[in-house]
Amino acid sequence: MSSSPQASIHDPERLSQESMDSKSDKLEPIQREVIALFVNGVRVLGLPKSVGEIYGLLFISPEPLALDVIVSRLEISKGSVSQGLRFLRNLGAVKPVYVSGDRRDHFTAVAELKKLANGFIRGELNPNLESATIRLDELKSMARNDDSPNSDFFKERIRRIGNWRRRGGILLKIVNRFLGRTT
Amino acid sequence: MSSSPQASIHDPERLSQESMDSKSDKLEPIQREVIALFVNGVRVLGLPKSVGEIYGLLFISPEPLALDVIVSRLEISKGSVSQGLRFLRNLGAVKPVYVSGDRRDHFTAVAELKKLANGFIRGELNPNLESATIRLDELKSMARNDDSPNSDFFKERIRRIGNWRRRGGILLKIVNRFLGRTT
DNA sequence: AGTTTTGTTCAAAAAAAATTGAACAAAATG
DNA sequence: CATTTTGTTCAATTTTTTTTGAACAAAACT
Repeated sequence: MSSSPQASIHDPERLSQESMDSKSDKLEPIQREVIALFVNGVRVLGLPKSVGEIYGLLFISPEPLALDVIVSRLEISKGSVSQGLRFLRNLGAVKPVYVSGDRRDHFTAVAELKKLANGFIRGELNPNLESATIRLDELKSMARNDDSPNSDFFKERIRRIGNWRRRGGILLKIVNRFLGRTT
Repeated sequence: MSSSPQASIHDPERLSQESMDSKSDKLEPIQREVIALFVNGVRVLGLPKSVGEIYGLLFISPEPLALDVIVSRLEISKGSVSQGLRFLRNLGAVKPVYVSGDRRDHFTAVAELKKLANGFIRGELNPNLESATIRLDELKSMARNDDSPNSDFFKERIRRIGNWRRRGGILLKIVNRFLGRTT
C-alpha cells in the first residue's frame, strides 16, 4: 500500500485505553456536550438532528474526519451521514480536506459565523423570499382585477405584506454587514 | 339576547349567493392566496401549517372572527384552532376584540411587523438563547477542568461559540431597532 | 480481471409533529 | 336548574419528516 505507515487502517484513531469493541468510537464528554449544543441550535433553524450532530462533531474535532469515522463516532447510519454531509457542503458549512495517504474524503467544519450565515441565507432563506415575491406579484394583479366590497381592504393588506418583504430583504443585508467583520 | 337585531345566530355572515351547505364558509380567491402565502411563511419559522392558516385568515379578514367561524372557513378542527389561537395570542400576533351582542371571543391579527418580530423573538428565540447560555457556561467549566491533549483546542472552540452567542444577542437588538420605525 | 474500499441513493421503517374529535368544564340562557 | 353555547384538553390518529440499511456505482487497489 505504497508509502504510508501502518498507522490508520485498523486503528481509526489510537484510543486512550478503552476496550475497542469495534463500535462507539469514543467521544470525550466535552465533545458530547458541544454536539448536544449544536443539535439544539440547528433545531431552531429547522434542520434535522443528524445535521447538528455531524456539524457539531466536525466543529469540535481537531482533525478532519472521514465519513466512516463520523458514522462510528456518532453511531448513526452511513446514509444519514452521507446526506447530512452533502447538505452541509451545499450550505458551505463544511469543507473537504485532502489527507495524504488516505483515500477517503475528509471534512472539517467551516467555523466563520459570516460564512455560515451567508450559506444559510443563500440556501434556505433567499429561495423562500423569492418564491414569496412571485406569489405576491400574482396577488397584486388579482387585487387589481377585484371589485368585491372588500377590495380596498385587500389592497391595503397586500401592500403591507409587500412592505414586510421589502424590509426583510433590507434586514438580511444588515445582518450580513454586521456579521461581516472579523471571523 | 337583549337588544341586538336577529342578524347573526343562524347566519354567521350573509353569503353572496351560494348554496349554503352549512360547510366550507366561502373564502374569496384572494383570501385563499394570502393564506397560502402565510402558510409558507410560517413554515420558514418552524411553525405548523394551521398556525399560518389562522393568522393568514385573520390578517385578510376585514372584521374580527370567532373560533367557530375560523373553523368553518378554514375547515380544520376546533382543537387545532383553539391551540393555534392560544399560540398566536401568546406570541402577541393575534388579539381578542369584544364584539357587542355576541358572546363568543373574537380575534384580529396584529399586523405591525415590529410587534410580530418582538413576540417571536421573546417567545421562540430568547428561550433558546438562554438555555444555550446556561449550557455554554457548563461547557466552559468542563473545559477548565480538562487536561486532555485536546484541551487547548476545545477551549478555543468553546470561546468561539461564546462569541457567536454574543453576536446573536447584539443582532437581535439591531433587528429590533431596525423594525422599530413606522408600522 | 477480480476484490476491496468508499460513497450515494432510495424504498421501507421509525420517529416526531400536527391534527382530529370526543369528553369535559365553564358560563350564559331561558 | 336544565339546556345550550363556547371553548379547552388530551388521547388517538394521521401526516410529515427523518433515519436506516441494503443495493448499487465508481474508483483504487492487488
